[in-house]
Amino acid sequence: MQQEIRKQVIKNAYMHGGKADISSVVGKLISINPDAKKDMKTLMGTIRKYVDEVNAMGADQLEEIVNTEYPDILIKEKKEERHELPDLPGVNGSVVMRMAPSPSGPLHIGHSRMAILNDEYVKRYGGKLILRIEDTNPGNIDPDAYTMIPEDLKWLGVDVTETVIQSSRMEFYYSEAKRMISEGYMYVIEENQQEFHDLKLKKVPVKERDADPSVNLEKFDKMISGHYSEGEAAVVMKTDINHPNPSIRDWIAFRINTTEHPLTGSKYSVYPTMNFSVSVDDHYLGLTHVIRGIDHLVNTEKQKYVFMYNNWKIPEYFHYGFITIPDTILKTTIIKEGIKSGKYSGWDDIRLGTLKALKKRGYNPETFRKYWVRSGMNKSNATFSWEIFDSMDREIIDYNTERYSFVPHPELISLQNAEPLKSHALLHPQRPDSGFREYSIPAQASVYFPGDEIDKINEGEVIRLKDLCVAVKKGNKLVYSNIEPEGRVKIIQWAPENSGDIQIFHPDGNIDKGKLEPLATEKRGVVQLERYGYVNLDGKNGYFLHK
RNA sequence: GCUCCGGUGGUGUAGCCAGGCCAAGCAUUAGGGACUCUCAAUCCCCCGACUCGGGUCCAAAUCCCGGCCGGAGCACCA
Repeated sequence: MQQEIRKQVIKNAYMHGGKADISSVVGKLISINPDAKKDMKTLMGTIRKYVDEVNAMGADQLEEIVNTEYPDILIKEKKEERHELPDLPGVNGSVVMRMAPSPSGPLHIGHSRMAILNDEYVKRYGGKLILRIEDTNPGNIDPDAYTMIPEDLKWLGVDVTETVIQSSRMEFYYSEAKRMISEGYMYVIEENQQEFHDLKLKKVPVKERDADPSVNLEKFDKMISGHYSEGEAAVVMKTDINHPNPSIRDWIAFRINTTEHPLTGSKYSVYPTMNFSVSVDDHYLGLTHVIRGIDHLVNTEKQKYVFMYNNWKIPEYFHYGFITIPDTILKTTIIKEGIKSGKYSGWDDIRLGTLKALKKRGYNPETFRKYWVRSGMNKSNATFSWEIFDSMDREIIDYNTERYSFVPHPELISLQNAEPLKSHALLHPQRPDSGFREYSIPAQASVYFPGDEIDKINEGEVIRLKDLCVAVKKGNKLVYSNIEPEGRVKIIQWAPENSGDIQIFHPDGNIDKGKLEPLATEKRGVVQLERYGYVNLDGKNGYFLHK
């Protein structure tokens, strides 16, 4: 133990400018030998003795001791860290989890967090991932969403085990409601929304709250049969009328909405609220764990009353924090209006933050998984980083992405080469055996060159046309040179004279027009256009992915 | 206004429940270098942080008290 103390003091001093610190050394020693805690006085005394001794040494003496007695201090260890989601508590063999969107439109990048976190755990533990479409507000449904949402999930690599559509379960919700009304947990009100809200604020119960259940049952039957109009009656779940949070005091469980439903038409007009249908479904579908955003934190508290009244086992709940996604259009209403007005071409317009748009730009679906696993499920509010996201995407795609040449703002330049030239360029610099591109350039030919780069080259300056030849600037021109330059010179891409036109659309709305080398004309999918960036090619259009 | 959740390098996070192995780890951006016929990829280097004050303790990013800052909910939307 004395030897270990001495070693740690010397190590600490060596790594911190020759001065050891008692606190740091004691911490290290206790981690090595926790029993030493029992006699702190002695330990402190011993350490202080060695610290004083070592701190009085000169740098030479300290280094001498390290080199002769403790050379392993010099070995630097790099710590590695694996990025995984933490284990879930309360797992009993397998899990049942869910993804529960409202069908107002397709998924966007924010939704992908919930989808992937839930999917990751089902993949880890086994069990079920339930896609539950929560379409109990007929006024806010896009019929196309019923197919767009499963498509988006499939693209993300999320494996849905079972799909449930809430509008197909109304009779079941009604029978659950009747049971809970007759058991005294729910009641029917005839006050309007404002009156009910005001009473709650004052902690005053509605007069029907304690009526005989048979009275409330009768009123519920009248609601279902269409006796009331919108706003004239609603079903309420009893909670605690004196709860410190006013929104938790007796919440609405069913309301009347006579809008036609895209799937059920006008068959129903009494719809459950989210807090009722979610509670009932979570129980009967056997949910074990629920992961969702922090905006649902209060809803979790409300829903627990349903579980408590029915003696149902409560799932484990996790809420992740609010995340701001900068420079990204996500709001469904804004997008819909834009599509209608012609501003956006559709849900996959690359200026949007929908998954369809990000897919069109060429993002790899694995990037989403990697980003959200790395972010985890902590409750902090955060800002999404496109920089980190793009870096992850590059890491995933680069090795398999072929290189081609694109010339933005092209100008034809005459090289004045006396002899024909031949270019030879690899499809991938790290994989030379994966192929190459070659072009023959006849004598006295012209090639396309980026117009805005010419002015950046000085008179007499020598450059390389990448994989083709050396050229020198004379006047306003670039002329072929057969003199190999010394040292490094600028390397700039070009394209042959028979290259075709292409437009490259950027997510900020800018469009670059230029020439794409002929061997890329039939290429589809993500490529790297050298010195320009990664682009998803689609005929005469390309969609800019990232640099 | 009421209720709740947070705050760790520019950004995103690990660590916090169970004080010591953290004079804080990892990633990414910025900056520098190597390699290099790409403004790419890869490798190396560098820079930079526990919201503030107090308490407890040999020892606090971690526990306790108070302030400050940020966010969410308060719909008969989800």
